[in-house]
Amino acid sequence: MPEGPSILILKEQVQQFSGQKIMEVSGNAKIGIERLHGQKIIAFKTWGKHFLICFKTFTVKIHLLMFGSYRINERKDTRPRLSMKFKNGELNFYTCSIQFIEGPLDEAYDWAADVLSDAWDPKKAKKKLKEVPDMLVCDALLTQEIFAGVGNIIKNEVLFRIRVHPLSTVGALPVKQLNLMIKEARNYSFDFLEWKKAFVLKQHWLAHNKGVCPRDNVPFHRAHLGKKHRRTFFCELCQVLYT
DNA sequence: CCGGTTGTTCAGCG
DNA sequence: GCGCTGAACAACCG
Repeated sequence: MPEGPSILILKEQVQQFSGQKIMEVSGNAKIGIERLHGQKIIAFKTWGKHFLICFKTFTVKIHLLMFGSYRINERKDTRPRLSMKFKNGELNFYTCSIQFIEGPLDEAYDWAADVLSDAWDPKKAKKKLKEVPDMLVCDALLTQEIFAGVGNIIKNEVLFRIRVHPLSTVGALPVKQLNLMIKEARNYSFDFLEWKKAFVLKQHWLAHNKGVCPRDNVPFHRAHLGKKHRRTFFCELCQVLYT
């Protein structure tokens, strides 16, 4: 489910509950969700992969991690972690991380780091990247403080698009490639969003889960790279290594 | 049916 | 007490 664009889709799908009062709350979350009973939802927001349910004085932060899921006006067979019932329907979350954030959200989040946000600030991303010159680009793209919302698929596709080898270091990237990486992190995220909405995301993958480079027609290398050890697909011919 | 994974947290170590 | 690393967790797909 869960790279940033998928969470944005979730936000769009639940708008029917914005402004609604929670009539019933249940679930196996261990953090006192009874607190939500009778509360009115002020707004739904997202920050990268975080799904945020905003109330007057606090916020519920939901992270779907790898295996989380949700249902709108439907139920799965398993127990929900959080279930909220409204006059006009219900919203159920399964196997996810749920936390409270107290106080103003603006104090908790750097909105400029969210690649899908109107507040996204490429200059700020560049500044943060300059501070970690030794970091591998395959790790940098997955760093949520810099590229909130980017996940493993987006990482692989961005690096392929800009022809940069995943083991390149941030500090060794020529300015042109550095700027491209920042630009494509956002660009591809919006492509991901549109393709996902149209149920055609997978057929647009050029590198992720692919066997052969479409540019050079040679087998992709695949390895678990970087400190994050995430599966990486790359072409040794067209993706340039900068170190 | 088993292996792999669109992600994060935290215990344990040096 | 820090920063880093690997294990643990989870459920669905192919």
